[in-house]
Formats: sequence, structure tokens, C-alpha cells
Amino acid sequence: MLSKRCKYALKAMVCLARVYQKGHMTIASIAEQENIPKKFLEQILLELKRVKLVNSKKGLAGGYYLVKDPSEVSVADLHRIFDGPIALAPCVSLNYYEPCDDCLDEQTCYLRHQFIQIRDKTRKSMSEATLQRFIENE
Amino acid sequence: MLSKRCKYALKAMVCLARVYQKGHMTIASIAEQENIPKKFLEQILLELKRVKLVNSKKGLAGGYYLVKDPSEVSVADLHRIFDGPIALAPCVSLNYYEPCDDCLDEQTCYLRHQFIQIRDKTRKSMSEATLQRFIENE
DNA sequence: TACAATATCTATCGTTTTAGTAGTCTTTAG
DNA sequence: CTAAAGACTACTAAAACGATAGATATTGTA
Repeated sequence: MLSKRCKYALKAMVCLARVYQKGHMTIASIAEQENIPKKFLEQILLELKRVKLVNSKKGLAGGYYLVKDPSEVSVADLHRIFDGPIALAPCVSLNYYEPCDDCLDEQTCYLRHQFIQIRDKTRKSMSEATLQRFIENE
Repeated sequence: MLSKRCKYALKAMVCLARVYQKGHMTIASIAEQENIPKKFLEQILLELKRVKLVNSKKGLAGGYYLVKDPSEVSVADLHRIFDGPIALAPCVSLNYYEPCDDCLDEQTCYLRHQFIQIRDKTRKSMSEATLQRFIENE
């Protein structure tokens, strides 16, 4: 399951994708439209700004807007930012590799092979779910 | 990511799968072999017994053993037991359906379609990772 | 029959994560 | 100058996670 943070981030990103290169949206308008607590959304958008997926303009008539093309941002990206590795275990993660503390020898670990297969398929399906796709399906 | 509970459960199940219809294993021997805290594993095996994936024999020469064939238990099953829904949101879960609290109208939810596609692919890859497969890859 | 090895049950606990809320400060268009 | 916007810092309640502790029940074997 996605955390609420991640789901809210996705919804906000889809909102911004709809006005990509056409305009911007305020935190308040996204929050209201998507039924997200405003102050919580504020934090989420700040994080998205930190990782350079969005940018913002302060002051009157300010707001947030997408930096990348909607076809270049996917659920996989947001999952990694807010919910961490897509893989089932740290030792098979490409982006967040870490040895497992209970695993004595990684090379002979009998979980590895299946975990890698699941990871590859999950990565693929999450990467295919781009913001663009979400908009197309409306 | 899988929780430790779930990963430990999987390891224990694979251990039991190796001796399926040949014998049983004690909590202590699984814990030692797989580097799992014994008392924690104890709870996990009790849960697996509750859902009828394993059974046990008390007393001297007792232990745990698989109830189902190793080809009939998969990562998907264990994920559902210990880590909940495989789907990215409760509203697209087949086994744990619940409406999302931030979703105003499920029928017109623009996340649904992509989420269902991801769910189906993830379910498939996790269901294919049966205990049997883990053993074959050794 | 006693005992040792096993599983079972119930409770507790420290830490981290989650999902927020509150309040203040900064920037900027009009 | 001011109202409307984002930025920043701090805090908090509740739940989940990853265990640990201790007492009880069962059973094969000597």
C-alpha cells in the first residue's frame, strides 16, 4: 500500500500535470479539490520541490507547477521518494541497496532470485504508470 | 518492502517446505538456522498456524510442519497475512477492500485504472513466487 | 511416574513511523 | 501598504514495528 503522503503527492502531481505549461495551482486549491489536509499537503509539496519535481512561485498569484513532463514522472518515482524501496528487501533494491541484517551470505541467499524477479516486474508496472497515463484515463 | 515479520515467515515456510512430508522442525532450529529471534519467530509461527498454513506437534520430538503443498503457498499469501493488501490503495484491493477516506467518488477516481493494472501485475508476480520456486532455485 | 523438551499464551516495552496541527516568517503582485 | 501566497520550524497523538519476558500446557522417553 502507498502511504497517505505518497498518495497525496500523486494526486497533487496529477493536478499539476493537467495544467502543465498552461498555469499553476495554489496549495489551497489542490487541497480543496483533492480533499487533502492543507498543512499536510504543504509539507509534501515542499518535499517534491526539494527533489526538483515541482517548482513554486511565492506571493500573490503564486503557486506550484511541474518541472518535468508528465510522461517522465511515475508512481515508481513517488514511491521511492515517500515510501522508500520498491523491492521486497533492501538487499535486492537497486536504488536503496543495503545488506539485510538477518542474511548471513547474500550470494547464496535463497530468497534473492525470486525477489529480483518480483522487483523487476513491480518496477516496470510502477514506472509505466506515469502522470500522463493518469490524465489520459479521464 | 516486506516487514521483518513477513520476511521471517517466508524463510520459516521455505524451511518447512524443504522437509514437506518428510519431517518437521522446531522453532529453535528454524530460528538458529535462519538467524531469527526465537521468541519473535514463535509468534509468527502461531499466526501461520491460526491461518492454517502450518500445523504443529507439542512435546518432545515436536515441531512445525507445512499443511499445504509448497507449490500452493506464495509470497502473495504471506504478504496478505502479515503486511496487508498488495494493492496500492484500499479501494482497489480485492482481498481487503475499503473505500479511501479522501476519495469523493470511487467510480470517477482517476487513480483507479492505473492502480488496478499495477495491482494485477504485482499480484501475478507475487503469486508466482511459491515456496516451491524458492526451493528449486537452490 | 518424573523430567526434559517442546509448543502456547498473555503481557509488556522501547523506538520509529505516520498523519497530521500550529504558529511564525518571507515574498510579491497590485 | 497589504493581502495572499509559499517557507520554515516545532510539536504531537496514535499506531505499527520489532522485539522480549515469563508463566503454562503437552508429550515422548527413561
